[in-house]
Amino acid sequence: MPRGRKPQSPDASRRNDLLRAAARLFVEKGFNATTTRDIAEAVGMRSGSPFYHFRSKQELLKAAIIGGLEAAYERLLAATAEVTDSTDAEPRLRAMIRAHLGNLLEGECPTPMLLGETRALDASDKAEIAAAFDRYQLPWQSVLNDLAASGKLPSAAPPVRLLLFGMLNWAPQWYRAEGPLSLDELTEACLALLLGRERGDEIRK
Amino acid sequence: MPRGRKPQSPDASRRNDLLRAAARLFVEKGFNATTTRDIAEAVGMRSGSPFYHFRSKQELLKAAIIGGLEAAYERLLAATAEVTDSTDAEPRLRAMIRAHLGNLLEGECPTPMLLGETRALDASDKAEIAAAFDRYQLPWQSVLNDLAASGKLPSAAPPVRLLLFGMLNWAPQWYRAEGPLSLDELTEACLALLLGRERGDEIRK
DNA sequence: TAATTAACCAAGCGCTTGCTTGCTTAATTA
DNA sequence: TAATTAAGCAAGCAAGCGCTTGGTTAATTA
Repeated sequence: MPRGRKPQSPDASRRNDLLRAAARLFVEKGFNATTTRDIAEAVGMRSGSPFYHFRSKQELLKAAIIGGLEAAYERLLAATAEVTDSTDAEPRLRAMIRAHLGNLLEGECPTPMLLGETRALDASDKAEIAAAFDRYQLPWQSVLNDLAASGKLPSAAPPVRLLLFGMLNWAPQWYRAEGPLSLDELTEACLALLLGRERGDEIRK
Repeated sequence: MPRGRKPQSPDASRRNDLLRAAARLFVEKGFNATTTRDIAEAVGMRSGSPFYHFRSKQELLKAAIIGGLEAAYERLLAATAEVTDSTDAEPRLRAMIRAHLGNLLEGECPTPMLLGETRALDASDKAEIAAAFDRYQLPWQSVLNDLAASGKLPSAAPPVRLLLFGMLNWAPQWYRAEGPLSLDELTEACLALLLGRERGDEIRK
């Protein structure tokens, strides 16, 4: 257990350790039910040491949410970049849904689940997080617009995007990885519901 | 402020006062962020008095959730009972969605928002609540089955119901009563998304 | 009228919480 | 080699927490 400085300031790895552990615990037990001692213990520190890296527990939450949203955003862009057919918006939406569900349910990045915990933060922090989340929503509105323009979606009004996010973000409440439904199948179920297409057998589980 | 017994045991009104106040505060600030002193003060009691009516804070949460689910269930049934056309499942679904959104967003009964707080309860309490919630879901699965049978819905597999609940239960995260969207319009937007129908102008907000 | 009881209040106990303070150690720099 | 600094530890403080205990009061019952 080296105690001095190892990296002069390369990646601030212990700080990131704290962020990852805090995000995991916050998702698992909620913000208020997670103690700073829990977080410290999760990375092998003593109870007061996290406050060397973060001024307060709230700052830890804020940093975890914003960092997580940025990571999720980049995964989203990476997933759409792999879609070759840019003339059709449907495969792009499929890739985005799949990436989002992956972030939520299998990745290390279930940050949208923490959006409800912003209650614990003050107004300015909330605003900062809302801005980051707005940015995350832009590509979604864009793909919905394309789908509506090509007639595959009856409407791309804002409630559609918000209802879609509801479908997806509520999934952690009920989805179990051990269950009969794979994430690919769930993705297809969402698409079928949105685009009103028949997709019978594969989601009859 | 009478201190003795007033009603011999008619409705246990102070107990209900506590339940209502607790439910409201739990929804507002979350279970852990709500102190038993908050609840006591909300009904004009001193800090220790709620424990005359409830053995623990957890018991308060459990009773609030189960009571709320039962109230929501009866409102759901009452709303469907008013639908005269029983040959078509679509108006029934519309009434259910409207009633559910009313419970969530305008009523005194936003209990589904508390389902996430069951983390704070032990396994047996969780199971009891899950049973009450299962019962709430039965009419939904039934109406979805009818819609699928009449060809209005491509599939009524379980994920469809869960995705629908996600759409609805996520709404408290973003819906504002002061906003441009009425609950009736939101209901139509949900229906349009589910049934894939064109419903252009009215939800373009 | 006397005994009982439902429904509280006043006070506080033991514990946990977020956070602070002062010190220590190992790596870096001069 | 000497000074500096990043990164932590050990200890603990003040506030707040859920909950208990013993008494009090007004309505009910016998």
